[in-house]
Amino acid sequence: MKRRDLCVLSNDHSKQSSRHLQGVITMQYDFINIEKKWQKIWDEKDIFAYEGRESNKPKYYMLEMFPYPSGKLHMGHVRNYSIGDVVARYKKRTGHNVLHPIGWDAFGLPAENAAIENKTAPAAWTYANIEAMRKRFKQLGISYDWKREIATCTPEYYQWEQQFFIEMYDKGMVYRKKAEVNWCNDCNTVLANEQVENGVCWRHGTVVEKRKIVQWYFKITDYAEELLSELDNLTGWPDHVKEMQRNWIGKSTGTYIDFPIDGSDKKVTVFTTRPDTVMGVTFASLAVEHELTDFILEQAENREEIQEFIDEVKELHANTHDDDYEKKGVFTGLYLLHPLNGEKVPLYFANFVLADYGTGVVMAVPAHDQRDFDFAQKYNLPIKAVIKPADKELELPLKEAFTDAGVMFNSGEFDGLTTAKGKKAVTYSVSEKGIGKKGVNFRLRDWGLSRQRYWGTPIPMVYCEKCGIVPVKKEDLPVVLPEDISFSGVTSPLKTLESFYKTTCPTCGGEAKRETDTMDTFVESSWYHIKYCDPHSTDRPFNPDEVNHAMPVDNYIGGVEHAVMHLLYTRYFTKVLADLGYVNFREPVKNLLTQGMVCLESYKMDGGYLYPEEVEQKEGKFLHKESGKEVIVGRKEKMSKSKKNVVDPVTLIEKYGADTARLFVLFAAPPERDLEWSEKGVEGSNRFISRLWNIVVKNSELITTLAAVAEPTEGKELHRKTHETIKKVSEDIEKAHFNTAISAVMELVNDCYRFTPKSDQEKAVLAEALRIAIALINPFVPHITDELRTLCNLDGIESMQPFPLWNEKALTRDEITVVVQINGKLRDRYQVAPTVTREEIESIVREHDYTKYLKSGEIKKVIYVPGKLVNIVG
RNA sequence: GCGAGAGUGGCGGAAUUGGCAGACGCACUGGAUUUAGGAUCCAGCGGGCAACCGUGGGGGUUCGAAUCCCCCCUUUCGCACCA
Repeated sequence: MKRRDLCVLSNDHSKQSSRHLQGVITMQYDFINIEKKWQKIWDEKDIFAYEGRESNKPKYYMLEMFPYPSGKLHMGHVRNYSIGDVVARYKKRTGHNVLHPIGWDAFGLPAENAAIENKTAPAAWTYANIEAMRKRFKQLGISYDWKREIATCTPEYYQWEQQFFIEMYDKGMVYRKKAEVNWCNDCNTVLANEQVENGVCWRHGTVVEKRKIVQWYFKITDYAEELLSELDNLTGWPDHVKEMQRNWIGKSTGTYIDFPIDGSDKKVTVFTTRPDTVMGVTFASLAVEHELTDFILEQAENREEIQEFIDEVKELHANTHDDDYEKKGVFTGLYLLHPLNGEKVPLYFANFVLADYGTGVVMAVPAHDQRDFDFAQKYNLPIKAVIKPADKELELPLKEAFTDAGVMFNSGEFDGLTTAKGKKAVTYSVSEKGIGKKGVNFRLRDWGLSRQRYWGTPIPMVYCEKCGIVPVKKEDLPVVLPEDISFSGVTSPLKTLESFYKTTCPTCGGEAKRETDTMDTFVESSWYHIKYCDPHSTDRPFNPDEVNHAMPVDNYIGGVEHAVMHLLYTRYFTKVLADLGYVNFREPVKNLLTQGMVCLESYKMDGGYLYPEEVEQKEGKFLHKESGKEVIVGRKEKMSKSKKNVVDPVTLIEKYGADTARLFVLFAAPPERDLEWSEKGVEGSNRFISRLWNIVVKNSELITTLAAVAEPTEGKELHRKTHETIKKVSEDIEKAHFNTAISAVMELVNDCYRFTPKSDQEKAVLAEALRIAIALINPFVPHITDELRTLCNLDGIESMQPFPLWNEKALTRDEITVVVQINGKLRDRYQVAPTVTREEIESIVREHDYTKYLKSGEIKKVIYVPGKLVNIVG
């Protein structure tokens, strides 16, 4: 049993084993001190400082999603920030003015929970965590411009958010309403729609309750159209993220049609995406929350039955998150009049009609909508077919709804029109009559941002008995969140802290009460990347010139879990800031990379999870060490505490060094794919670093003294390989193919090992190859490469050197290999001059006897792909 | 159900304007060195004795397909009564 998982090791073990590693593999490679040394130098020389808009270099804004300061670094962080760092360092070395900032998404629930547990103040807890995490980030050697660090929980940050809120309020972009909301009992607060996944809280997995609460809303729906259409221009975003946003926004185009209520001067309006089915309407369905409900109850004969049904549906909506419940309804007692044929259409309450989508009333066409079909069957309502397939008749009676497009029939003047034409014709017809119009509906809802919590940005509003709801005056901002508190209760202390909520009205000066809800933390993360561009302005949110210069973010890296929530909010907020006149761009992120999760298999026994150290492998079986029972090896899943399959990066860094950790997470998988953790793989990465170290140390004299020969006559292959590698690595980093960039450098180093220089020129070629290898791998493993450069007595710091450029001439070959295929199968190869012509190749082909491979015994045709391949057909 | 990805050696993964399948790494095997090896260096490593066969399965286009087209299977993710 040789397997030694990192996570198996306690601290003691890990120290032991690094001693072991230093003593044996890495006698000369003392990563602990080397990494500390260079981190200190980078810090002191401030070499990763962004130069601002005055710089004449092209700007490059490299951003990784900022972390929540939990205090603990996890493997996902290592991956996320290592990816960003390679690009940032590469761009710096290719002559860019790189903005690569970091900060803390510092408001949020965990701080409150910790505070309740430990009876401390959330602020103190948060700042201590930030300290701890900053140390870890520095330990990873990420090239941040630390002077731009921000924490969203400081008034210096959130005051501007309060200012934006007030300006949005003044422009009618924020409003307050009482509505059914998603309530998480673990969060003890409301969640936005985006934060509910399949009926459960995105963070806790607890079932979300429905509650009716007064909340503040951002009118994100005003931007629905732009948020949707602009996706087409985001060519640097992965398609699946754009698709998820499209689905979330959920635009549907259709028609509004008025249906008068029989025997009343009232009417209801329906929204339909299938106006071509309008003549098939046999009833209509109403949401129980509809405004017409009171009117119906007033005059209904079966009032009790209706009330019972309404209660039942409300109960259902509040407590069921399974969408598969039976379609039920009750007759309202009202009839609508069909606007085109005058027929009486019974109006039903139905449990599946959503109050907040469309108009809350649906025209029911049972023949062409499955839900309506089910409903009609249950309540014996007529089913009238009006659309048939283009090429055949419908089989009647229908066994299920025919929902495809087709041709209209049974529809009077519209008969014979296709679905596409019929939609237009019906819409035209109702708008002519003034009883309908074309319209659009979105699935996207307004962003409910109130949180009934303490640790967040106070919403800067005041309630005055005389003047109503009044925004805080801008000159009175910030509304400071009192930090020096500790609490044990569940409710927000703001609600009981008189010194906070008691205030005077900004308008009349009389007694008034502050809003005690705070903002959703997604508000902070919607504009932090903008604040980074000018983090220290105190008289305004930021200098727009700096922001307009640095933005948009050229490359944004983070988890795909934010594809809808954060990335939609931040796009929205950017548009708002543009409309408030703060910035001159409307999309915040040019290129987006969503990185995969870090996964590891888990071990399960008797329904519980086991830590890897509790498991051993014998004869291909996994056994519980203590009991000897067989263990179930789980699927490779995202590392999580609950599955006990977490590897602690700090242990990893202490055992192998930051360079190894970085190299491994970049090498083991392409960034967008899930990464499978492998202790053996880590060792492999560590081995490469040692190999690089050893060969450079061995040849350090040559590297110091021998300048590269531009066009060597000896050692040409290694020279060519060197320049091919520069090209490959440069192109791969640009394409975010970090794993193949690393493998290219590994190849070069392998070639160096195999190369024994026999002349001065060959020595110079080897020296060049090694210098280049150091330079190319530096963005991945910056500490060891900075050390190696110094060790070779070369001037300057490797991390600051211009990235190598390849020499096109060095890539040319004296001889090329042309592959010979016969009927598509590889049979031979020719070594020929690169200038070889088709005629020359054909004559070489005819010099050979390939008859045994030829089906017909003779060459019928020769296909030549210049410089690559010749295929003989015959 | 709808939508978007993915499927390649024992494993992670290369190769995508169609042109040498399996780069690089892990594991494994052999050799060198060593008191020793869980270190290091060198070499081998898809299957098959071979002809040949091989990129989830089946068809197709093509001189040529992992790559393009059609059907199917498996799998991951997102959405899911949105009228």
